[in-house]
Amino acid sequence: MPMEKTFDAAAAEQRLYDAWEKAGCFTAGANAKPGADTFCIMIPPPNVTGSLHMGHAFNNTLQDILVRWHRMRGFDTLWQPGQDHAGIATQMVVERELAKDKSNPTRREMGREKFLEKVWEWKQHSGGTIINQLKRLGASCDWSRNAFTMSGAPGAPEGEDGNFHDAVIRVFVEMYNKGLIYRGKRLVNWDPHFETAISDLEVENIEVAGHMWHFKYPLAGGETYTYVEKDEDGNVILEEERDYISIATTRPETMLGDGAVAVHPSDERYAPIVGKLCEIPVGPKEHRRLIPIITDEYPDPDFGSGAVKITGAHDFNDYGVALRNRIPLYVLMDTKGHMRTDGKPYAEEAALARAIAEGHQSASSIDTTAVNLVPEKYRGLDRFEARKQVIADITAEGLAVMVENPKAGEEGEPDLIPFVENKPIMQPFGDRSKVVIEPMLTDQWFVDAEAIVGPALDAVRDGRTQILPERDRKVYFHWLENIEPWCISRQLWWGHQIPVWYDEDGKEYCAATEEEAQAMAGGKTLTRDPDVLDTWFSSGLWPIGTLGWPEKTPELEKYFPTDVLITGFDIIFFWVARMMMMQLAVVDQIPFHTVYVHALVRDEKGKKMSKSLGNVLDPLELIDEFGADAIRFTLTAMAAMGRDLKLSTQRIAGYRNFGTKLWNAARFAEMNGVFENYNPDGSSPNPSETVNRWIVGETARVRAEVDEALAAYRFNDAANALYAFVWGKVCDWYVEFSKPLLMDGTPEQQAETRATMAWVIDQCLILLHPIMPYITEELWGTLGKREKMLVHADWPTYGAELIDADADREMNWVISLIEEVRSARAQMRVPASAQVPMLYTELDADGRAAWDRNEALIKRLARIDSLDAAETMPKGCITIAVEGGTLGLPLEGIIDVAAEKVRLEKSLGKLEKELGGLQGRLKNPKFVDSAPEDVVEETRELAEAKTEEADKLRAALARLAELA
RNA sequence: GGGUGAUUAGCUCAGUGGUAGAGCGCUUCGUUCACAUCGAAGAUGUCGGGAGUUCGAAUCUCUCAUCACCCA
Repeated sequence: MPMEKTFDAAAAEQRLYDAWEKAGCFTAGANAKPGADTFCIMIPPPNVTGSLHMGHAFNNTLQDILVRWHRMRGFDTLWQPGQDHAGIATQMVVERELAKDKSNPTRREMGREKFLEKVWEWKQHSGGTIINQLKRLGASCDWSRNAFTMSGAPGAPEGEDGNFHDAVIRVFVEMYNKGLIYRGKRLVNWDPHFETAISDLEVENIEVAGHMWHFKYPLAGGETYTYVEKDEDGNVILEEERDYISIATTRPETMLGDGAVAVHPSDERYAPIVGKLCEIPVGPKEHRRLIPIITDEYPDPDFGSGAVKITGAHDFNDYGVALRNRIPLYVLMDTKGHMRTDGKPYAEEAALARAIAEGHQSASSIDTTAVNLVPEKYRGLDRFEARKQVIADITAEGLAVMVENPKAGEEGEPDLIPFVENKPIMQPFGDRSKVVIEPMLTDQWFVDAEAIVGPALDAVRDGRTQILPERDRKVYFHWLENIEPWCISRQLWWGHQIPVWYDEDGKEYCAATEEEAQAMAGGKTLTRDPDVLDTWFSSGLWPIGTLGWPEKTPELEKYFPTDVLITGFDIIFFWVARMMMMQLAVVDQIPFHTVYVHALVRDEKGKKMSKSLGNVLDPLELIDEFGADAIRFTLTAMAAMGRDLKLSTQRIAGYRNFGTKLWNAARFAEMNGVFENYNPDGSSPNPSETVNRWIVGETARVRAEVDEALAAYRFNDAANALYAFVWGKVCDWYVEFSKPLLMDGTPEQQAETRATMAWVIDQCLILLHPIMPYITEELWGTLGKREKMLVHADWPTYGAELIDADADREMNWVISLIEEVRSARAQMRVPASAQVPMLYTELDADGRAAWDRNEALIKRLARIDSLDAAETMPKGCITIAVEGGTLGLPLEGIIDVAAEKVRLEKSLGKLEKELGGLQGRLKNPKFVDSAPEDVVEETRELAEAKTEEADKLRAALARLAELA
């Protein structure tokens, strides 16, 4: 049965993947040679809630290429797959599922234990989506080892057992005991939607249209001072008596929690009032709070009024100022971002705050964060509603800074209006919840990252771990050198619960189990810390955790440290840096020797793909349309290190066509009996026909190129080298060259050519397999009987010894002759179907020999019917100048002499331009003296060849002129 | 504000000091037995601007411009 004209990816992919899996082709160590080195890649675990997007497709294609390449080379290979439990995302998904049915209890109504049961149910039912999608892509992971960052957690159902929970808890306890983990009240990013702390990496700072309000903070006791403003040259431009200090803010609702007003120590404008008290212009008049005017380096004198209100509990910069200057921290909001309703009446709380401000009460003796300074009228309001009311109240009282109304004079317009600047401000948003993040003072657990960062920095500095592209080292260094304490607690339920218990007195007991904690606590009643650990804390242990640590498993022994990590640039901080720190802190070894950081896949216009823009290309849809191989090849060919990919379907179609081209070359071979009686023994052919010798050498070249490219993680170079070889060499030339031999050759020539072509096509399949696994495996199986599937075929090692320089030279001569003839014919409008005679006036021995050996294929491809010697070229002849010869197509009557003249002049013009450059260099003594010898020699040879060719063209032109 | 990168054919991009390239698109021609998801031929470049180093610069240095991303 003849082969189909195209590869039916949709029909074959599933079948082939199943066959690989069924045969255990992907299991750790499959196809390993005895005593082989190991090669291990850890998949960056996708979220359990995730589904395959282009970034995954790209990332996993690159991993699969490396893995398949090493497996075929006989390494003991493991590609370790798994998923991340994704705390917030998963909890969000399950809560949303529950909410779909109104009769369901909410998470809180359900309670922690019940809810977690629901999460596990969801995980078992829907958590495998991305795994199946990765399989469609062709990812050759060892799925039997699929890992999960929550495996083995209490309450995990059957089938979810494993060591990960133990590993996480053990690391926490060890780090706690070493003092590397501590609990403390710190300002953290708080997500009011999910009511949990999040890390600063989970915050997106987005520029939004905002406002800057300007308010007057009256000086206490009606004091006044002379406010003087000067220009750059020191000339006074404004001088007035003031009884207030002007403050600009983008968040007026936080004024209620101000602890001070700060100015820069060098700011002369406010020097007279530093140390005095001023009044916060909001809240019941009888309880106006007084706060001190202090100096600090933080305020920028040139920004706004130069004076900054300090709200230590609700702003990161202010927090620093407050700590430096012992300014009390007043918390204004609850976990939902509403103004607090707890605590004592405002009058009492304000009195306490006033006592602190006036120095009658020590701030350190009480917990100021418990003091609720929200006046009754604002209590319970949403933070944004509170803002509106605060602004209205201050303005009504006349304490807003006023400016001239541009519309003054118009009907109903006042002369002055409050000074409100419209300006873009950077606002923090939760990357999951999309709500405005609130800096909040809360009790959280932290890793003392600074204490463990050293080894992670050293490992990259001294090259034990290499980051590619190299410039991303800087990103890594910059982040680690400025590392902040890592907040690892989350106020969620889905995750590893923190293994710390408290007794009635609040004393902490950190232990792996409740029994151990209980033993430590004696008979006291313990309650466990309700918080869970940041997901990245557990995924930070991914390399050792997936291999079975803390057990000393054979896999851990064998595959750790792993080899390469392939990941997106966006999680260098999230994950790469943390894995480096954690592995070095826990087992004192680097987790991998190479980190390949890749860029983003964008749409064809260069926009980031996003659901809201609607420009998302779904890899699964693309696989349906073009086949997985085409997607993979496209991503690979575009994977220039460190550059974003702009993906267009047109490009994918092009590489789908490339697959078809390969398919049809194989089909040609099959139709010509190339694979009949084909019994490869693993050796390379040693044919005698020049054409065959030539293609064997070209194959050896591309094999070396591919290996070199992959070894250097230059995936695009590997893909492009293969594309150029398979299409440009094998299909365009070799298949055509083979036709006369296969069809009209002697039995020996036929046999040799069949054997060579079978070998060449096999090499194409082998070399392409890591990038295009499906079509190559299908052809491998279709073309011949095989001992092993292609996925386990031996990767070749042959090299330059297969290159025959004479065959190379000869075939390149033949190719250029054919190209010259074709070009001349096309330009002179010789009908493509016309068989024409050819003459030569000179042809050296090499040329003569080349012609003789390749006559049949030259005639066929250039559509020539004879070659004869001539004394001179006849009238009306197209001249073909090649190395070592002048040939011509006598076409009197068919061609136009004038057109031939134009054609020759054009070629000559091009040649002369090139010659000008070459000879200019050669005439320059400095070039000859200082350039490397081989460069000079090369230039000289090139100049000679070009001169020779130009002479031939000139001679031809002269003849044309005589005739005319 | 700090950092990083980009600027090469109409488009998307390779190209680490020695003859400016690929794919797509475009034009013309072509159904001869692998392939029209094809073949043949062709056109298109002040390599962002300027200066410098060098025998020689798309490539190294400086500078300017524009754009992008990351961090504050």
